[in-house]
Amino acid sequence: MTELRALKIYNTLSGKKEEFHPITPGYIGMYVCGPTVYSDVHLGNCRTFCSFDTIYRHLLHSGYKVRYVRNITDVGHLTDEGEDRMAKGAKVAQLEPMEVAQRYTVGFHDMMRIFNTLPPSIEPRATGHILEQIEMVQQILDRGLAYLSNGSVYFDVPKFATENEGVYGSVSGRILEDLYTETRELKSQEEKRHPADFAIWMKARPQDLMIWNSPWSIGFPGWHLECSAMSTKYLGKTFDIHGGGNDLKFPHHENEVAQNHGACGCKPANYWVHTNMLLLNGKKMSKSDGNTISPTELFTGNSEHTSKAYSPMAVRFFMLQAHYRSTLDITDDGLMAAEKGFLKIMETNRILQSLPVDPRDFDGSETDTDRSILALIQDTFAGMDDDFNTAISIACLNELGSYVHKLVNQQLDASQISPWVLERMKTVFSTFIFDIFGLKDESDSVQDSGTIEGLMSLILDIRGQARDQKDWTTSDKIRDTLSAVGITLKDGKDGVSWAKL
RNA sequence: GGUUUCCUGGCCGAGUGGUUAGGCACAGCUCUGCAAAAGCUGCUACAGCGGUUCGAAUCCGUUGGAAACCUCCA
Repeated sequence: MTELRALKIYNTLSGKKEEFHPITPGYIGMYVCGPTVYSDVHLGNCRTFCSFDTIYRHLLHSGYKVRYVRNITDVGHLTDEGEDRMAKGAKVAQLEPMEVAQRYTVGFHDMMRIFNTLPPSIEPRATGHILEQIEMVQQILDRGLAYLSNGSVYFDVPKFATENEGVYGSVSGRILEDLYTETRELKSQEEKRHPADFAIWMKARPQDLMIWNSPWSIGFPGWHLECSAMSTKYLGKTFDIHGGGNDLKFPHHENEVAQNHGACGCKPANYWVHTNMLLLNGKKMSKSDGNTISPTELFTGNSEHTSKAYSPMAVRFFMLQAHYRSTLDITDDGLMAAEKGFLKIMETNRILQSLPVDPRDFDGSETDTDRSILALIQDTFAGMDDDFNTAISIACLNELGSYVHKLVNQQLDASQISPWVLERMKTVFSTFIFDIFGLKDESDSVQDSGTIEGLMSLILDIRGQARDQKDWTTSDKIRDTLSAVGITLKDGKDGVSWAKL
């Protein structure tokens, strides 16, 4: 195993960046709350999962063996009307609940693939773990931290808070006393002893479709329970990292901690990582209030919010330019700038990878330029090691890129960069762009196409002849026409190159 | 109402008690048949007001503005 660098992670529990120490050296268990599959994913969901994908990739690249668990919520999520979301979707579409879940699960996976995220190690479904959840309810009951009320089982928050001082509220910072002031009328309020209590098993009503038998009633598990049960099953009672969007801090994550404590007597995760929201028009993007833009609308340009289409990787790069803990406001200008930045860094990488490396003279001696480059490389890693600061690492790559361009333009003598340093630059560049940031070269499919390569070489040959004869009319016509179909020509010192934008 | 966070140059966005973030845009120059690309240079900011400090955009207080959570949400 490679030597592990020091890694800092911002832990919601402490409100600080902490040095990361896994429970088992070299191994990491990470659980991330996945989507509820009752409609198409929106961009906000994508940002969270792209953020955790980058985190996952960086942990992997740092040499850890990571078990990354991300669930699919396909039951138990209540709407405002107290109706199960799967069942609601089903009634509208005249489909079986599991058919709805299946359809949107497939859609979700497609989108994750488009964003080039790595699949998690395990992707458990809530409906596949009903037994585990019933078992956990029983454990909590056995410890006297839940009570039965009219066939439903409620978690006794005040009792738990009293017996485990400082635990309830450790994620969200919420104080139990504040929860008394809640005035909201809930359907099942009268069944609860305290407003902060929450259902871990719900007795079914006649309209509920997704129901299971249990020792207490025919019903279904509470929403918060699935994550507790599945994280325990696959990662153990206490694991390393628990992640999710920061809108899940309360009540979801707070209650999750309570349930795990209630069932096992210990905390579920050492580090809680929360990603911030994607904003549209300065407001949180949200399905329920309609303030959304779908990934597809973005990719096709078919949206009132954008002036053009943006490729998936341009969007991913846009996200990478901001820190995962900051809100990110999606704007046309921002996307446009990101798109250009993305194309430029990919182009820089292509140039860098094509630079010849002198195979001799790998003696390890350093020039001043070498030292500057090596320091930059170190900063690039340091950025990601400091709470996954993608923005810093990108800035460093851009600075490294400047050396590449100077070299190509012969503003920097090739002898100033030792072969082994150039080799290292190549590795670092592609490692970050492809392996850690999860970007891919979207022009690859075009560049690699033999047909187009052949055509282009013919066209450039003809244009070259025209230029030799100073026939600028023909030369410019070719360039302009190609430009119109999205191919840009560059007349460099060493011949003509082209790129599809 | 309660809890928390944020306010950076034309735009997007990092960051730290004293030193250039980076990208995009813009202007000039170099290169070029002209462009493009690339390089160089310029534009150099930290909401307002107080305080702590030798020194604060960075710490504290306060005013103003925004957001998130408190209810399903990534």
